Amino acid sequence: MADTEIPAPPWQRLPDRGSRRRREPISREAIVAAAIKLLDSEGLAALSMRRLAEELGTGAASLYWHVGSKDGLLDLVLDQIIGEGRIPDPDPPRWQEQLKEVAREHRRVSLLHPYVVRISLGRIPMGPNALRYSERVLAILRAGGLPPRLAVQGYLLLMSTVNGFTVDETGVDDEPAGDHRADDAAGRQEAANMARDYIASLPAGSFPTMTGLADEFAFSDADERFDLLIDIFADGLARHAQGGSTTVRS
Amino acid sequence: MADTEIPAPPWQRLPDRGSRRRREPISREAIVAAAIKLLDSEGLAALSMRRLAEELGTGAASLYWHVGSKDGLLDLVLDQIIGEGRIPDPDPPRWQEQLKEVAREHRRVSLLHPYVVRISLGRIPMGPNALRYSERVLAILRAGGLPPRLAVQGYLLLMSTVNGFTVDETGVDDEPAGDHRADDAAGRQEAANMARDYIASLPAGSFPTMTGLADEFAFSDADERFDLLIDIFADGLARHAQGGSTTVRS
DNA sequence: ACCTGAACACCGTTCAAGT
DNA sequence: ACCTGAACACCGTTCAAGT
Repeated sequence: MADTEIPAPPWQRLPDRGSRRRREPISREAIVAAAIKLLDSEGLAALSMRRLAEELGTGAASLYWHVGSKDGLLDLVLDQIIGEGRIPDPDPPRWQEQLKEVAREHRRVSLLHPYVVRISLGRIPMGPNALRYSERVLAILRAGGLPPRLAVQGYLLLMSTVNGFTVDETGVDDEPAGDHRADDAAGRQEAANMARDYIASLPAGSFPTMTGLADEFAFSDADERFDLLIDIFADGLARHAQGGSTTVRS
Repeated sequence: MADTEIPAPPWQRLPDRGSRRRREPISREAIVAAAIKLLDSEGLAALSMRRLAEELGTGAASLYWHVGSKDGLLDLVLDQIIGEGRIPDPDPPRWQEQLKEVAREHRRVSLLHPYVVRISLGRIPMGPNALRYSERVLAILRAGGLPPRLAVQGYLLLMSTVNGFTVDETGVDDEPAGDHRADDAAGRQEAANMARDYIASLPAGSFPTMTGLADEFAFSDADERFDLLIDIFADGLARHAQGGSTTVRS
């Protein structure tokens, strides 16, 4: 949590100021906490500097002294949420299973804060929590025997792959996280049904494959699809690790 | 190109109007073309309804009659660009290689219009070009022998995986596409070098793995990483297709 | 059937001025 | 060292009114 011993990377969009203790109203920490609270409850579109300031009982201009810009604030928000992820200690023979655990944990946190994937797009997370996170994931891959380059590339690819998945999963709705899983699942199923009906209604002459597969588009179990994804990824990476980049016979 | 025979999906954010032929100033097609031109030359941030209208010699309000909303416009832009992708006819024994070709082509188009990945986030592409695209990709997977569900799931996962990769690749800079590949590559390498130096400077006691891998972070050949990704993905999917979801021995 | 100007309700950020 | 009000230069969208 304490970012005292790690110097900020040179490209961080933050003003660096000395101390920051103060009585109550605002501090960098309080601003980040309020931003996350607002994001969790009202979604990404609700976060504006003006609205956030209002929530804190100040004017928008006051925030700029602490966080530099909205972009700088989002850097801090992202790092804070990355800090929620729990990564196990390396257990070498189980490295593939642990890699899947990392992926599942990443997805879990992303679904808890559905806006976070979109914040992370185009941002290279290099805050203190992100660094600790990377350290622990890379330790698992190295312990599993992956050579240096493959460990780093595999790590980067795992993150982008999981993000690519969750961005679709959280994509359409900009609503807050909420415990209304039922609503969400129902709405998702309804959308899938609409897609199926629409696909089924296409002219079969031009869309023979699609119309034949229409029913499969109604089946949209994200959990199952995610399991498939990390199976594919972990298997593929492990095969690569043993030099087996051979094409599987068909 | 002609979207006449395919009815629009019910959730499309567009006003449906009768004919649209007119002399010159604006039409749906002209608006979309102007939007893509603006996006290509000045990037996603430059596209506003007001700015686009100015480019077309009208006021912003005039655009709304044709495209309904900015969101509707982005739907059209996305479908137009998806239409640029070329998908080969199925060649069953080569399905894995063809799958990789699809991935490479998708990435190629995405890099040609670096903003398009971010437009596609949270959007389920269901325009006429997207449908034709899906039809052709799914035909390849079915011809390769994948069962219906695995074909659909594999297709969806491939798209999200490639998008996850390219969103990182195009992420930080919101600049236009441009032929200044050299600049881009140079800037990218410089950023990678900064990351390496920063990582190398971390306390080795807390970051033993990261500091040891610092040099690998400077190596950021996106092409090589992408090839690794689609190898992993295609291999993993093929193994799954033959029921081989077994964990690779370590 | 199409286009328009003007307005509504917002944005992020800056900056001189305060304490 | 921190906070403020007011301003600058923007947004997407609506709507009554025009032709």
